[in-house]
Amino acid sequence: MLVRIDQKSNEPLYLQLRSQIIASIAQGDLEPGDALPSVRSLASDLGINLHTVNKAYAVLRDEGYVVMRGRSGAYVADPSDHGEAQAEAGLARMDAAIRALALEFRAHGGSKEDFIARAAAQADRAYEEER
Amino acid sequence: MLVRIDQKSNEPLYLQLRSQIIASIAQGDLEPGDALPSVRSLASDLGINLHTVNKAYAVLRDEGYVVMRGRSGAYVADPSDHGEAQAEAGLARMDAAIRALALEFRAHGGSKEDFIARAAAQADRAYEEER
DNA sequence: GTGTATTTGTTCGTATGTATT
DNA sequence: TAATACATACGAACAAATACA
Repeated sequence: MLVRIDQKSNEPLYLQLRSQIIASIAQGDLEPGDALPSVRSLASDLGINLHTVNKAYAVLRDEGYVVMRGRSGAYVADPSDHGEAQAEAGLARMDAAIRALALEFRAHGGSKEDFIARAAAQADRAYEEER
Repeated sequence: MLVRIDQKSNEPLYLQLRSQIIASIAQGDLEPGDALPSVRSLASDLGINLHTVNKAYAVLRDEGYVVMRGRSGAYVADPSDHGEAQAEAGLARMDAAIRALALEFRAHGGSKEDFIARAAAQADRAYEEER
């Protein structure tokens, strides 16, 4: 699993880790059923504390991306297993985030068409297979 | 200026305030040159501490949305006055945020077309005049 | 089977920074 | 400025599980 974190970023480490794992799932680098590394091994690889990895796993579990099987470890969840309420909450959260970004873009003087084009361009990048 | 904040949200108050002021600028409720309320009056209106409002204003100043004129108060900046480097940094930040959202959407099993449609729908809402 | 060593996630405590009053 | 509450990140120790001679 390809993960790199920036110690001197303002974004919390566990959220960086969360985003990277979600990206790995999105791009097919991690598939449903795959086992995630143990918190200790991943923490060691990244040079961070095991609690930070554990917290990232916990939020991914809360969001339905992974399932924890006790000491057996964490596994990538099947998208069809994402709870209904969970999925809706996630979509609502994403909608709000996109709308906030669009408002920022407009406040900067950008046009609606430019924003949509920009979003489409980033979607293209997000939906590439590998890099 | 129409601003409402949610005391029991997990999002920090000063960031909520920042988003709402950006939204007001985006929707034309606040225009370049307009004076923002004093930190004291706005804090009083919202029932929060003046330091919290002051922090929101400071962030908006750092991002180029408003200019502070000492004791005269805070004023909405002209978009054309946004520094070049500042504007580019903002766009880069927004691109990264949109790409991260697209990756989340993909990890949930959503298609690229659906994501773009969703982004366009939120852009429509962000570019409405008033509500 | 038994005993030991290793690996695992969890619990508790601590230090530091941030948000808010 | 000072005080508070909370969030973030780390370290040490624990108990269940696994591996293996």
